[in-house]
Amino acid sequence: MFLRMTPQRRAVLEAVASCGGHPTAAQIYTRVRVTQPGIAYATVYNALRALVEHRAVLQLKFGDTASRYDPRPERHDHALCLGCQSLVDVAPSRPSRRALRSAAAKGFQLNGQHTQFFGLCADCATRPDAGEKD
Amino acid sequence: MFLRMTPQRRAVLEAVASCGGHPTAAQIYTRVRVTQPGIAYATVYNALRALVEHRAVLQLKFGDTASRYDPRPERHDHALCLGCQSLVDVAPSRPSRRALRSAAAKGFQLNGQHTQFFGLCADCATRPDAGEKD
DNA sequence: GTTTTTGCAAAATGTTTGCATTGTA
DNA sequence: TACAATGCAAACATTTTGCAAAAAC
Repeated sequence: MFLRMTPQRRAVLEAVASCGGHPTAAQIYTRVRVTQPGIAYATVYNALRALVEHRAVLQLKFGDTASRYDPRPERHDHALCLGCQSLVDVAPSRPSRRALRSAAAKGFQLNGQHTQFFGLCADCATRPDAGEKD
Repeated sequence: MFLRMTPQRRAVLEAVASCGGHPTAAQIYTRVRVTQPGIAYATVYNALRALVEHRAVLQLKFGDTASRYDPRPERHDHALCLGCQSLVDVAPSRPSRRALRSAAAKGFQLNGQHTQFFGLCADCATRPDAGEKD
């Protein structure tokens, strides 16, 4: 099944890439409206869903409420900054021996993985009080 | 700061453990109502939030919409069955050298991690058509 | 020309909040 | 007693859906 290319979908795809980083649907919507002023919010969501299904973008469901979208569809991991919520791409890992053994022991057939790291990005690590909520 | 112990919170904590697996707030609510018939949905959410903050339970935000709660607060990873959405606990991994290098190269200070695996649980792996959506 | 997508508004989900009342420490 | 938690309903945020009109192949 091919992805029918409409101006809206093209614009959404471009917006995911040009927003920089890992934008939310809301940020993508805002961006897309620059070139597609009449586009509906629902169309952005529909387009994102189609793009995700066709593996043109990645959908990331992190701790925060809204999904974030990633223009790089190839496998990789992510580090979330607890200071500013920014996301940084990280080289992908393969499952550890322990994890493989532990899954195999339960008869679980592993098929893919995604690791989320937490910490402080370069900027927030410099500001010594960032990300400290207690 | 201590966690004020109310019958509701105690019941929610017990429910998370006794539901088995990794229940959603809705499942916990249903369970809690057996012993606390008058409890409000919001109270379950408030209790869960308090318990998560005090690290008595873990909150898991997986691909599916609703958060799931984990009675085992110690660090570990999870494998999601694409056939039946069940979650299996997996021994925790440490960051790979590649990931460490890749994060360090960007000045990111790693602090924690969680890996989600995908695949098929023992039951669904036997049923050969489970988890195949195309 | 047929099928899919758009746009709009409204629904569906999951979660949080305001406020008066109750209960815990 | 003082402060925090409950119960209720209503608000909130995010995402999905139903349907008529428009557009893509």
